Amino acid sequence: MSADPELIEVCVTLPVPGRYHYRVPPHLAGRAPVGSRVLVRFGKQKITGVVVRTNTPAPEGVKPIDLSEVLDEHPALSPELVELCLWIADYYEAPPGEALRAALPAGSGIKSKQVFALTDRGRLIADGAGAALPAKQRVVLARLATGELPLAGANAGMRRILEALITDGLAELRDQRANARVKLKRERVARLVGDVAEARAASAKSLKRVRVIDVLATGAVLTLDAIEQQVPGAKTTLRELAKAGLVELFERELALDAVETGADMLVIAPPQLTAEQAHAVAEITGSLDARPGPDGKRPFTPFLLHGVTGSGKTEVYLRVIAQALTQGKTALVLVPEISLTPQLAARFRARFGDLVAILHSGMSDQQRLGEWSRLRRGDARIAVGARSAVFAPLEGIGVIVVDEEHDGSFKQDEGVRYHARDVAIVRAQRNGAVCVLGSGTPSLETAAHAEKGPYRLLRLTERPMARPMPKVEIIDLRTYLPDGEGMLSAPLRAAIAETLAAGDQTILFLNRRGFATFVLCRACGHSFRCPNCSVSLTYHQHSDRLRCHYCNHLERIPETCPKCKAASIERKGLGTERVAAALAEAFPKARVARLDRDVATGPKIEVVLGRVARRETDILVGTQMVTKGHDFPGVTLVGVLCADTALDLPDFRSSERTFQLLAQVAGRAGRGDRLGRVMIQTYRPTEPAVVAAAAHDYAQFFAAEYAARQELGYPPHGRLIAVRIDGKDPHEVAAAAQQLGKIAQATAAQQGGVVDVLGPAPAPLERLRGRTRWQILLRSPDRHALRKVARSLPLGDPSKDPRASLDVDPVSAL
DNA sequence: AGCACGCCGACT
DNA sequence: GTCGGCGTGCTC
Repeated sequence: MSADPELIEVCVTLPVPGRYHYRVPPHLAGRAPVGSRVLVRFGKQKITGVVVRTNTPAPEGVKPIDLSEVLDEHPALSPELVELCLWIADYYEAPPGEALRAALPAGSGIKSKQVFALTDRGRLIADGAGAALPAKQRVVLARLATGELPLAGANAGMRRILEALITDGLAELRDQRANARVKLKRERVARLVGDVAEARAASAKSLKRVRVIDVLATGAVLTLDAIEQQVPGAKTTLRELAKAGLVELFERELALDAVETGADMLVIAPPQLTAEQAHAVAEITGSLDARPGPDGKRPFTPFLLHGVTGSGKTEVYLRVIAQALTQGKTALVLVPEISLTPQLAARFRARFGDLVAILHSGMSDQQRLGEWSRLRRGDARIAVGARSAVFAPLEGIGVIVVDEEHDGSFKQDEGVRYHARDVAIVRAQRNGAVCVLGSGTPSLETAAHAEKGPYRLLRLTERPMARPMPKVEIIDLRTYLPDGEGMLSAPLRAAIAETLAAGDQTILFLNRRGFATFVLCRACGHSFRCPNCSVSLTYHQHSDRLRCHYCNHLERIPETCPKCKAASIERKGLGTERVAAALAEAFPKARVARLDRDVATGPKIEVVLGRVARRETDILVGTQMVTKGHDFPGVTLVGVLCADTALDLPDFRSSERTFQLLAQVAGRAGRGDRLGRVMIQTYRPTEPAVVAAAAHDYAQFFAAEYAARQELGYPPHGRLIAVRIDGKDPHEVAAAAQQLGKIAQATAAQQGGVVDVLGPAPAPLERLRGRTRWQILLRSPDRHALRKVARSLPLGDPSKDPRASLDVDPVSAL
């Protein structure tokens, strides 16, 4: 029998690469299993860490110390999630503690720092100025009397004096909690212990006891408050019953009903499935039932459910999840943040009630923690949420759904740069769960896997109400010159007029990005750009100011051009504001509304859309947000004012984005009983993304784009790791980037030329929020060689300026 | 992240 | 001579 203390491995929630060993002191023995949060002394401070291994020997030369506290009654993370986080840390080149922190519910970290404080004796002496102390010590003592002094806030000279005070027993260094943890409220609950009849018999002489037992007769766990409401005075009675051993009283974390969904008002009967839906459900549930093969493993084949918005993907998810639940399994559903609407939540709640937990970034820490706890306890068995919900604390996962899998918002773009869709696939595989990726416009990577294996493709081609796809016309702006500021070509103008005459509605889409309203000098062409972000400033009519849409910089417009001094500054360009003004002029009787981030934030969006739904608006002009998730039967014309803007973004995915955007827009029209009409204005009418979107032909787009990517070695043919360098000083950033570029070139050469090093080059948005950004793109079909090159780079401290970091599988180059 | 250690400029 | 700047490296 060994008396050696238990040793554990801990990852601290700091950007440090390693794992650290600690001893479990005897009084905590067995209370720090894998996944527990622990408070450990790390250098001079105490910080939260997560136990990732138990009973591991410490490496040579390491002297483990005792951990300070165990923070969880039950481990915060399951061993499965711990392993998943370690995989993420490895794959995305992130510190393990950071990956683990991403999986922990918000606000759960604890930190402490060391502070100098007065001892009791010190306070006495400080109060009565009596003691014969050296002047300096007296000053410092007086300072401490006003409050604690952080260790970090004391300079060397000060410290020497403080040390003298400590030696004299007047001051001490003590730990101070730096932040409070979000805690769940607890509630007192009761449950019947044995058989109802027995309990009732044993309490027959007290009417009150019997009534209380009747309330608990279903075996449910009820709060004392709830029982008290039904039986006044029940709390005392319950205590007696507990003493008699008939009732169990305990505390549990308060289950917060986090999201008001209005589910009660919206009871949806499961609709009849179309043949395609039924086939998809059968295929997927068949895979759910699959038994492990002879090697003990189950075949893992993700499904691509390819169907446009409105083709009934959600119903397929619901059926598959229902099936998983009957097998005692749980389910995880990831959706883009923007799709996580109350309507979607309501749809799940209507089908599965309280078994659904919603995880949304718009919720308070309390609410999220409440939903998180319901999942961990098993009270909720379906997690629906955005990106970070991929870490939902579910046991026994049967299905993982990623809806709109192509959506860029699944990629975390700071900190641990994980891609929730890819993590979801890994999590599904590790749990033997079925993985369903849904999209109407799949990412090229996913489509390639479906086309060439190993994914299985399931198509939903019919629109549920058998509505035909709208007719799409491409308008060549080289032929039909638009009027200057309104961007309305003659055909579009005519179409709007016809639509108005028919009493129908129009939506006009303007890709704001890269085509904002701007102010320029007619004489010399000088345009105004943001001093911080190097993007054109946007003109705001109502305030007559220029604003940067990245950093919010605001400036006045000068009378004369700062470059040529001519008094010929002209307000010109394209914004929803300008288009709306042009429309008002062209169609004075039409009711025109705008929808973009300037006019509408949060609830105001719903107000604007509500008016459209009630047909109080004839023409809606808007940015991105008009393209998603709304269904207006009165809208029969959708116009894209300039398709080229998305194409011109300097990014290898710009074609894919353009297609997705246009396809989505094209799906907006004709969702009512009439045939819709879509007009796409463009200067490049032969661009494959535009042509294919107009033809509603994903296959055509895929073929063209797949070939184009192949030629250049971009995903899915090659893999990418971006090295991002940013800092305040443009020269230093450029120099650091060049330096890293050289090293990357050298290691790439050692790898035998399988890794391409692109750049270093300034990022397309070279200045953003006052920082200069450069990047190097590493590209290779050989994942291991790629990693090797990336790992060879001395990135240094993330807190340094300039700093450099890796982005594995980058989604955007902007 | 902190904090210590360590090596170069302006001050009691 | 010392105080104090922040560059580099470590924390079980």
